[in-house]
Amino acid sequence: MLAPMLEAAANLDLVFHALSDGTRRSLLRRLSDGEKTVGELAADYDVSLNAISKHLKVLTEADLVIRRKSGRQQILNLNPQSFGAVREWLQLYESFWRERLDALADYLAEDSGA
Amino acid sequence: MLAPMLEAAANLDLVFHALSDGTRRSLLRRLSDGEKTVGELAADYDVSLNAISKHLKVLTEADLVIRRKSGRQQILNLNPQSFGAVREWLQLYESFWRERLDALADYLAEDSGA
DNA sequence: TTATTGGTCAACCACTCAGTTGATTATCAA
DNA sequence: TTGATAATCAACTGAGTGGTTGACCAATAA
Repeated sequence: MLAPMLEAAANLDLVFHALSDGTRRSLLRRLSDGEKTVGELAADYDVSLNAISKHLKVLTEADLVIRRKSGRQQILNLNPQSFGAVREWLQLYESFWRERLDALADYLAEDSGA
Repeated sequence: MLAPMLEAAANLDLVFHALSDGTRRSLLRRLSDGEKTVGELAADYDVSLNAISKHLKVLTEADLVIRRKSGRQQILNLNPQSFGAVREWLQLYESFWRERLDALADYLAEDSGA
């Protein structure tokens, strides 16, 4: 059942845009090791904390990242759901993708066999 | 084996950026029905042929689309490989994603059972 | 040859983006 | 209270975006 999440397809704009930046993808990677604060994340980068804060805002608005407050700190976590949205979108092309690669593999196998 | 394609990760910037636009995602969908020329694709949209041509350029530079010439026409096709690159990137998060959703499902099942 | 058509290139516009610096808010510690 | 810290907000800059129109090139058709 693909429909439900895809109806929120306006979000795909936000999600893919969020993922189009290497720094933001890197932030997601670090978060996949466990939750972190803004400051902890920013410490690993050359750019200002402000820049990281803005990247995290983009990730949050794309629902790729969830935040909760703890005192004056923001604690960030990956949100598995939005990754699911990308995964679902990609599945639209999964069959196409697999068929063609299989066909290519077959062709190459045949070719090397002959 | 994830390494090979991910080394070409500079491309992920291009790929995700290409996917961040609804018109471009729509173009990919139409191409998944089979190859088409620039003009055929453009006919389905309100914007100028020039705008579509530029969108197709973005998709081509991200390797999501392949072109071949036939007379004065450009014939466009999906390129299954780049979809594979996205898929591989996503698989970095697949386990995380699945674990968390499973945990959530378990929690909800437990909750409704009690 | 001369038109016509398919498509790209070039220049421009309003808008957005990633980054900066500096001010601001909210929480913790003296 | 006062001061330091975590993080966001505000305003700005240079670069890039999606869109336009008009010129241009290549291939078909007259």
